[in-house]
Order: sequence, then structure tokens, then C-alpha cells
Amino acid sequence: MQSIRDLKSNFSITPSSTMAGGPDSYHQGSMLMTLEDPELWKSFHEIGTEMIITKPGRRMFPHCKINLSGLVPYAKYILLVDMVPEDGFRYKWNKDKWEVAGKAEPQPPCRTYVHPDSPAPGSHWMKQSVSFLKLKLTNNTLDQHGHIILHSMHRYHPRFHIVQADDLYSVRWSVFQTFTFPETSFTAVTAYQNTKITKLKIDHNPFAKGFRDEGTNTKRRASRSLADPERAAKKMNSMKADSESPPDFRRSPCEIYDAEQPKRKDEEVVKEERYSPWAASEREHNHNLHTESPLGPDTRDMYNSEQLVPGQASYQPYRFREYGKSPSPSSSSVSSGGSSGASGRPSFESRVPDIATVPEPHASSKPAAHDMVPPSCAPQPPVGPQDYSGVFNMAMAQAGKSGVLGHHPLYAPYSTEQALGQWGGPAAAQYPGPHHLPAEYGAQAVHHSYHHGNMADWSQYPLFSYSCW
DNA sequence: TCCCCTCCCACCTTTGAACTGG
DNA sequence: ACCAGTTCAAAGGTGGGAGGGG
Repeated sequence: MQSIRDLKSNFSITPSSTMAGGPDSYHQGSMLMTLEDPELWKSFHEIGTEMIITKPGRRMFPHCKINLSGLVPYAKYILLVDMVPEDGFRYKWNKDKWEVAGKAEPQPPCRTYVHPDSPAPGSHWMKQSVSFLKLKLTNNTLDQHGHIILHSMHRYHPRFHIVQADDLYSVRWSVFQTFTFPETSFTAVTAYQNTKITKLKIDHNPFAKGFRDEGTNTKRRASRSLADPERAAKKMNSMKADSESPPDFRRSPCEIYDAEQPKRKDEEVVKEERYSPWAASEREHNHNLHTESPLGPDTRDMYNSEQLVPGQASYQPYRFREYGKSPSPSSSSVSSGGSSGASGRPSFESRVPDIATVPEPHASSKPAAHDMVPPSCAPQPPVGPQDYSGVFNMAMAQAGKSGVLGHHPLYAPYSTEQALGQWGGPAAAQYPGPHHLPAEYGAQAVHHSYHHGNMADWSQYPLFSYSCW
């Protein structure tokens, strides 16, 4: 197996030669993904986006909506989204600012949300914007609905994966193209911390229309005011203060970590670096990797991709080690250091092109073992709370029942009934391997793809397990 | 005491079934 | 009988606030 560094080098420098695909190769290097409503995302990002997570699951707002181009019209693709930790810290909201509150908690089960239309031909994806509206976030680690599990007060960013595959079973043999947009990073919270974020959400989210000042919610507000006039008054003062936005409040988070931040006026456009914890980690990340937003934060077409291998969720310790110490993904050994934000670069690696070694399913990866491919090649599993059985399980389960893949939301819950192993099964036999897929890497060096067909191990694990640290 | 989480509430949009008219 | 447009109720998504746990 090739080292990550090697792969990265190959992919980014030599477009089509390295992975010269087989006869049926498709040109994927020209894929382009753009984020819809970039201005909205930016407006949130400038303040420090927060996403509510609840036990039953909460939608994102703004929700992820993208436009695609450069796909082969008749080739089928699967679109997926997962959430990657931005760093190895836990944050707290302290007086208008986000501050680091310690090391991040162990990563929850990694899951990937499969777009309901998957798989669909390129023409389908390109004819209109692709929305991940129904993607939900939860803080319930025992969630059975397939929602993406996150930790509150931790920071994440969504990753979009495009996989050329006829069905979910063949995903593992396909080339993955991964994209991220800096402005989509957010802090998962159970209750909004920054009132400016609350206001933005209310102003833009139709479901929150009832909370708009100029709305018709007079009844609700009136009753509340009557019920607790003092509190209402206090609230009003608070809101007023917010609208007047004290300078440091606006800059909030960033100040702590970015002393160089220019003091900005209200009318100034805020750069993403402003957001403190964020800025710090992003900067660090970019410094080391330079894979994120190569075109700069303001570039519309953030087709910056990180070629990652959706592979298994290698979890932090595991993956981290791969990155930092072992040139070979397959060489594994859990490194405690990797999971620590303090010890270097925790989860930052998650944004980097990576070929994840597939750890052996956690013991809890349970059942479905019968569906799994013998884990003979799998590395030892990392120890920890993570549930590796995750990702596409539900999707596969549903597919199995319905006989049709991708006609409904295919979450990737880590159900006990479906194992990652599903990825192995028939697919392994049907799809010979690596060489039959493409590989023409576009002119853009930042646009990478991975071909992981020869990674047998993957068949046993959740597909994009990003993650984790 | 503080921080964070959970639950419940009222308000709103979305969705889809039922109904109506051409 | 069929189709398109309209109506309406149920389902589901919001943020706020109260209260509780650590």
C-alpha cells in the first residue's frame, strides 16, 4: 500500500498518469463542486456558525446544498456527506467568545449520510443543485435513526464525497472525490450560544419565522411578555446590545487566537480567520497541509478537495499515527497522542487526503459479521468508544429490503444488523478491483481522487469513516 | 454557582391526502 | 375516467424558556 504522502504527491502532481484507469475509466479530474448560498454560509461563518444538535436529530441550517459539474452524464455516482472534527478541542462560550475548554471528547460513532438520490447518473446530479436538507445531526450516541452523531461544543465541518459507482456495493472500488468548504464549518451546540447566530437563523430559516420581530408572532411574544415582563425586558436589552454589537463581540472568537486580526468595522467583511478557535486550528491545519481551500476563502468554487479515502473510519489514534509516524496506512498501532488535541495535530488530519487503513471492526461492530468479509487483512482495531460499525449500514439494510438502493434517505447508522461487511460481499466478487476505474486527475492540483479498490479491508468497514481521531 | 443538556411549548412551514372542477 | 388545481389537516422543524444534573 502506498503511503499517504506518496499518494498525495502522485495525485496532486500527476493528473492522469498515476492512476491511469482501465478501459472504462472516466475522467473525473474535471469535477467541480460549488456551494449554494455561499453568502448565507459566509454570513454565518463570519459570526461563528453554530448548529443545534438534539437527541431526536436536528437539521442543519443553512443546510448543505451544492452544485456539481464535470461529471460523466451517463455514469452513476453516489453522493455522501460526513462530518469531520475541525480540531481536537472542546469549546465553551465565554462572554461573546469561543474559548478552548479542553481536549475533545472521544469521537462518537462515525457516520456518513448518503444522498437519497444515490446512485444516480451524472446528468441527474448536474441538472440541478443537490440538497442535503434532510441530513440531521444528533448528540445521541445511541441514535438508531442514522443521524450523524456529534459532540456538543465541538467544532466540525462537512465533507462531501462523490463516488462513481453503480451502486453502494461497488463504492469501494471507485474513485472518491472529496470536497470541503471552509465556510461550512460549525460548532455543534445543544443551545445557541451566540445570539447573533440565533438572530441570523431566525431571519433566514423559514421554520423560525415565528420568532422574527416583524413577524406575526405577536401572540407568542405578548404572552411571554405578560408572563415575565422583567425577563422580557432583560431579553430586549440583550438583543439591543447584540444589535449594537460591541466590537469585541463581533470579533469574538477570533481574538483569542488571532492577535493579528484587524479590528474590523461593522461594514468590513470578516475573514474566516477571525473566528478564534477556528482560525487557530484552520491556520495550523493549512499550514501543514495546504489542502483546504486552495483558492482562498472567498473563492466561490471551493472544489478543494481532500482526497480522502473514505475508508474506514479510522479513528483518530489510529489514523493519526498513520499520518504522523507510519508511512504505511496498514501499519497500525494506536497512538494515544493522536487523539489528543494537545499533542500535535489531532483531528486535523481528517481533512487531508488520506488513505485510511481499515481497522478491524470494533468488537461491538457486531453481528452482521456473517455478512462480512473475513477480516484477515484488517488491522487491529483502535480501542475506544467509537463504533465502527457505522456508516452505510442502514442504507444497506434498506437497500436489501427494498431491493433498490438510494430511493430513500440512506443514512448510515451503525445498526447492529448491518455490518460494514456489506461492502464486501458480492461487490468484492463482482468488481475485480482497482484498475477498472479511472483516474484522470484534473488540471487542478487541489482536486484529488482516490482509488481504493485494492484495499480489501475496506469492505468490512463503514465507508467514510472519517475521522476520527 | 455555573455550565450544559433535556424537555416542553407555541409558532411556523412543508407535505400529502382529499376534494373540486374542467 | 382522467388530470390539474385547491384546500386543509397532520407532520415536522424552529428557537425560547424552565428546570435539572454534574
